[in-house]
Amino acid sequence: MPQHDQPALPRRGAEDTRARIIDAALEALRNGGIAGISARGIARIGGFNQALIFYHFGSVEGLLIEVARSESQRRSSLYADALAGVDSLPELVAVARRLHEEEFKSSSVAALTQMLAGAGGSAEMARGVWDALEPWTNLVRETIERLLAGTPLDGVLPADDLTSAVAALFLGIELFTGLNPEGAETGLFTTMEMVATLVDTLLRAQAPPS
Amino acid sequence: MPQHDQPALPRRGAEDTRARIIDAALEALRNGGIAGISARGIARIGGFNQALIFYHFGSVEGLLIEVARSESQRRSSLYADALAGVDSLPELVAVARRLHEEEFKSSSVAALTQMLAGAGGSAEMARGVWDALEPWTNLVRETIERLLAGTPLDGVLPADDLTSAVAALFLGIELFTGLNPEGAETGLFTTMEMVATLVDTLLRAQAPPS
DNA sequence: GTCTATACAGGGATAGAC
DNA sequence: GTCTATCCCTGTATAGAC
Repeated sequence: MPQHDQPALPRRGAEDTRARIIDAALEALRNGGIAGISARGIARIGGFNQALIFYHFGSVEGLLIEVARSESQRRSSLYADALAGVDSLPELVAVARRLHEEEFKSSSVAALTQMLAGAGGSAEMARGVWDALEPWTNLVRETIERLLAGTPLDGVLPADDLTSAVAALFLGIELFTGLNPEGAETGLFTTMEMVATLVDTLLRAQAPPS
Repeated sequence: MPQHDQPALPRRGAEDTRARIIDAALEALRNGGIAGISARGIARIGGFNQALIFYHFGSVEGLLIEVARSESQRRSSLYADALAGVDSLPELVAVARRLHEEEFKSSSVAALTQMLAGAGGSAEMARGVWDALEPWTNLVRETIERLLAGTPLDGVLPADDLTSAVAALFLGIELFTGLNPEGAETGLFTTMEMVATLVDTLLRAQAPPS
């Protein structure tokens, strides 16, 4: 019965191919940005046939939405552990710095900003990227709610808006540092840590634990 | 001597045409984003011939860099007046809100973020957009330096990094609100105003004017 | 300085063989 | 599920008339 799979060899199932295509699209996004994206270019990078993209995802745009979803899941599980232990504002900034450095090295947030920019041209893609982003923003919101919980600001400052602000800042930094390769983004986080510590100290001084 | 210009009729000099092309490119950026940009599309919008783009700007990319430069100048003079009177953190946020609303209505920051994203795919464009952004970031830096001047934080917090953070936040907000049309960005600024007021109060309480 | 015409390349998408 | 071949459209860029 030779119809059994051969686990020793790299089997190429459908799911496997989908994953390869998504990886290649991500790489294409990193290299040439959303403006230069194309089915043929992605296929070239991944070493597979161009028609596969349409078979598996319907269109290039459909593929990109899948990329957004996949990346969001990966990012969520990566951030979930890191953010779980965060219990103060300075800690949040420190974690943000570490995540930024990791993700910057892998250009993965750069790919995300490219998709956000691409969403500007297509309503369907805007919805797709927005949905894909949800698990990640939820994670940020939970963390912020936890930080607020112990302070007199709880109930005063809406966690939703703070979440938007933090997410926007994080993405904006990526947009900026992507523009200027020699940009000293390390200084930025150092300064933000100082600000966070300052605010933290002032808040605690103002409202000691009752 | 009929070689004189006729000021009554809408004269179409070279500068005038350049301006029309730049306007059309901006509109194209707003409508379809950087991913959908093309010489033909821009020409369609502006109602002129496609070849003019290459005659005046050499390439579509060259045109976009000019667009960035032109927009930066416009934005600088717009912001210069608004920021001149800013003397406190809450005021800064209030001005930011007003500018955001104005620019959001005209989708002009959206066009900028599109170009920032486009810069990810081209080193030349990255440099062009970066240079074009300078007058604007300088303006933000001056304002921040002015705000720091009266406080004990002067010399402690680097104005450069705070400038980057403010600029990144502003652009990131645009990237986000562009994604979610019904997004309540008004709440975001209200919350940021509360935070600004809070920080402002704490700082003044901590270090009264000597 | 602006237009028409055109070359040429590249991309999206599908049909049909395997 | 993957490949080859192909259609047709769109885009960049230039030549040359006006």
